[in-house]
Amino acid sequence: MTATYRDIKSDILGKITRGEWTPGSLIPGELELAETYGSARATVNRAMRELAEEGIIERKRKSGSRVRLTPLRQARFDIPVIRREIEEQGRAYRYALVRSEVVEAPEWLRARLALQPGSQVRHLVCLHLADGTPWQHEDRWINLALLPQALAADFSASGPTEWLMSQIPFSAVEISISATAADAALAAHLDCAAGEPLLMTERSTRWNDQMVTYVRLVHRPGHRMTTRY
Amino acid sequence: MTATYRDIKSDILGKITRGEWTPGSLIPGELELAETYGSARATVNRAMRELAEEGIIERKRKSGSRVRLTPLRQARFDIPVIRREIEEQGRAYRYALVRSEVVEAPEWLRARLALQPGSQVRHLVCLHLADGTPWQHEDRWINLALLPQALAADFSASGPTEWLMSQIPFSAVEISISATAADAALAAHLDCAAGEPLLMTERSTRWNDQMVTYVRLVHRPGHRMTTRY
DNA sequence: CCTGCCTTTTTGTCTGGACTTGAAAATCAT
DNA sequence: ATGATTTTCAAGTCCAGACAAAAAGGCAGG
Repeated sequence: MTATYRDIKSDILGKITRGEWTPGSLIPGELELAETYGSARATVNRAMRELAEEGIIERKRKSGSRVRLTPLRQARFDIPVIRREIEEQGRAYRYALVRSEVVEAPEWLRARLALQPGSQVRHLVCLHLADGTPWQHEDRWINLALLPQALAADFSASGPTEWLMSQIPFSAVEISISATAADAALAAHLDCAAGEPLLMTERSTRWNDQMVTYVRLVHRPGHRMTTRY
Repeated sequence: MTATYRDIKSDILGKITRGEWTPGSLIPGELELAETYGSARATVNRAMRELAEEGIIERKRKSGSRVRLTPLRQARFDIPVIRREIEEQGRAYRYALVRSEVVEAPEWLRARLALQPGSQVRHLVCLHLADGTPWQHEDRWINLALLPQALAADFSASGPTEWLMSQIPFSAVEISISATAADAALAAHLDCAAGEPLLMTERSTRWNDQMVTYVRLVHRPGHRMTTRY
C-alpha cells in the first residue's frame, strides 16, 4: 500500500506524459504530495529530485516545482574501454603500435594543452583492431612535464589509454565529437578510401588543473555512437 | 563541523584520486563511514549513491562498495532546442521549409519505424540558419497513423521539432551519431562542397511503444559536440 | 517611486531509527 | 560431493521530525 519513491516518480511522470500536468504548470508542493501518496516528505523529495535531475521538471525554492516547458534532453553515451567494447562483441582484440616518438610540442598542441614553448611530449600513433580489421585509430600526445614516467613506459604491447588509466584513474575531461575526412595515412590505417567521412572523438584530460594528455580517436568507417532513454 | 553529503563525497573522491584508495579496493561500510564522519548513515548513503551513479565506485549488497577498476566514463551531451542554441550565441535564427509532402513510407523507413506496408508518412525537409548561414539540415518523417494532426499542421513558419514537442513533450528516444558525406542536395543546402564530411544525428522517437517520428539532422561543416566533466 | 529589511513559503539537507532486499556464505540433507 | 535451505551482512529504502537556505512578496523609510 505504501508508495515507494519509484511509484511516486512514475506516477508523476505518468501525469506529465498523459498531459494531466502540462509543461509550465505548477506541481503540488512536497508536503501536499506526501499527504496524497501517504508517504514521508523525504520520499516525495527523492522522487522529485530525480525527476529534476533527469530534466523532466524544474525546482526552485519558494516558487515550487513545475513541469519544464522545453524538456531538457540530454544524451548519455558510455565511453567504453576499447578492448572491452570489442571483446564484448565476441571478437578478437588486437593492438598495434604504429609510431612512437618524443618531440617538442607543435604549436597547435601547445595552444590546446596550454604548454610552455619547448615542452617535450610523447607522441604515439596506434591502431585497435577487431578480428584483424581496423576499428579505431589513436593519435595520442602525452605531456612529459607532468607525466615523466611516460618517457620510459613501453607501449608496444598494450595501449596508452590503459596505461594512463593506471596512472591517473580519475580526472577531468573534455570530450568533443566531430566528423573528419580520411587523409592518406588514415585511409591506409583504417583500410578505407581517402576522403571517406569518419567519426572523430577528441579528449583532453586534465589533472590538478594541468593538461596531461590529448587524444584524437578516429573510428572505423560507418561507426555510430548510440544511446536510448 | 558536521559533514554534509557533499563533504563526504568530495573527501572520498579525494582519497580515490590521490590514490589512497586504489581501483578495486574495498571501501569501508556505510556504518563505519558514518562514524568516522560523525554523520548519519543516510548521509553517507547519499554520498556513496551519487558516486556510484557517476561511475566512480561500484556497490553491491553484502559485498560492500569498491572503487571501480575501470572507471566507467560516460559523456553527457545536452540536446539543445536549435532555436535556443543559436539565439544564445546572440545570432539571428531563421527557419526555412524546403520540402513538404505526404508519401507512402519507403522500405527503409518502414523497417526502422516498424510500420505496416502502405503506411502514410509526412516527410519534411527544412533548414535552420544562424545569421543567414546554414546551420543544420533536418530531414523529418512523421508517422501519420499515430499523429494524424501532422497532416494538417503548417510547418512553413516554425519547425516540426517545436511542433512535435507541443504534441508529445515526453517520450522515449534513441539517438545515434555518425559521420556522413555531403551529397549534392546536402552540399547545396549547407553551402559546402560535395563529399564534405558532416556530423549527423539521427533520432527515433517512440510513444506508447510505437514509433512516432524519425529525424536525420545533418550539422553544418565543422560542427562539434562538446562536453566536459 | 525606489531601496533595504523582514516574513513566509518551499525546497534542501540532516538525524537516528527501522525494516526490506539481494546476495554471499554457511549449513543441512541427499 | 552436490544441491537445497537458512543465515547473515551490507546496501536500499523509508519515516517523522528538525533546521537551513533561497527567494518571492510585503512593509517601511527615505
